[in-house]
Amino acid sequence: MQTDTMTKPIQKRAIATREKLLAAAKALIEQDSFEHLRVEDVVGAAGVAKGTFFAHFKDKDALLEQIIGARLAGFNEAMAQSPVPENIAEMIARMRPLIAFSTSERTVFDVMVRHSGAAASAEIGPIAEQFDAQIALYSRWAASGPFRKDTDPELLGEGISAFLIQAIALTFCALHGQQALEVRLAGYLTAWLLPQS
Amino acid sequence: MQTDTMTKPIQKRAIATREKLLAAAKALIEQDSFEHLRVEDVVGAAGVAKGTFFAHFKDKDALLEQIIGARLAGFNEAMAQSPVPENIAEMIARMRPLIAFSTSERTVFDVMVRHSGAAASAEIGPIAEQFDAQIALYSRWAASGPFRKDTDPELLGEGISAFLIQAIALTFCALHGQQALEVRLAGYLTAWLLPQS
DNA sequence: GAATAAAATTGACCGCGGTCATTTTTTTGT
DNA sequence: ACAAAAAAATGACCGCGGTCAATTTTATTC
Repeated sequence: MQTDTMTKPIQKRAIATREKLLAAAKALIEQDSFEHLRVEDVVGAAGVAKGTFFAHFKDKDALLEQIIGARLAGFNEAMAQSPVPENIAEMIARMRPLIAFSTSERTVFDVMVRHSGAAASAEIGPIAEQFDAQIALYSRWAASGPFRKDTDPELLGEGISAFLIQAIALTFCALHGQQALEVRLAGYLTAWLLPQS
Repeated sequence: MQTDTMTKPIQKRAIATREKLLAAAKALIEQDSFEHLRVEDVVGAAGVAKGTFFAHFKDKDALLEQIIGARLAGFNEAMAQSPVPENIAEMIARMRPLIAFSTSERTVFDVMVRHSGAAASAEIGPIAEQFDAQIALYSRWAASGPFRKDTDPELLGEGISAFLIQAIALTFCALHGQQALEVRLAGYLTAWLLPQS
């Protein structure tokens, strides 16, 4: 029928509008929070009609996915550029910004888990993409350093991700704070990554 | 001020209404699905006004939490009564009904993760309660059988839970089916529970 | 058993996400 | 340069979760 790149012509006006919506949303989130973000406020700040929003984003979640995915990409890049951790404490130190963001708001974490698995192979979302990138990075970390060598690094990477999510999820339990999170995560990763004694 | 049991008198009419709401909701879910459940349909089937619903349940999620929590309790009981698994294949076989339910609908899984961490220690919800019970059960499983002895069983139990959630989450990725889930979970649990070779 | 207080129920109403037929703007063909 | 087609934007409208002042039912007191 048609090639991939010519499926639908897009006018520059449209991408400008999309940028306005994203910028307005980011500003509102910075002023207040993800939780209190309203589509009506976004379109108001962007100076467009409500219907326009949904011509650019399938739903409100799709907007949040873009914004949160971009943030995750930033953390991933920083982690990828910092030196490979030589022990578990260093590993957790590298993750600290990511953890801080993930625990900053319940809404953020909810959106993240909701989109962590890809919807489909062809149409993989930005958050799922960053989760994949994270696992690849963790796999590289696990493959070097003083960690166990009896298991496929890819599998170890997936495990690190699973434990990170588990530790974060328990944070939203009123009892456990950020301090407890790192201690807990250290316990998981020690048992998961270190050779058995 | 007052004892725990006398904080507020409850009439039997009220608990009857609550039962009607729960029964109506369960029937509607059985006929259709969790996803399509509407509060208006529930109150219609129960023969009460909309406001009554929210006098009995904080929000729609609270109703789902009750129903899903009860289902989880059933699975937990069955698992607790069946013999302790002697290897990972048996362990996964024990989990099969729980897995089937958790993957039956996206909505079910979403509600589960959303409530898996307790909201507060005093006011622990039914789903969080069942997660705790599950982890306790997994800990007992991990403590016996051919599994690693170098790590606190409680920690191993938490890990089993984390891997189960991770495996289920990846199921909702279009590519991976139920078959792939069990294979994936077996890989996680082998690396997590077995002594390193 | 009438009066009073408390508990339970009611339904009109609101907030907000999402839809869609219609209108406005841009591109394309000749 | 004009007309026809495609793309983008519009805003009235809907669905559904959730609220609350008002009403009805039940328990209590004399």
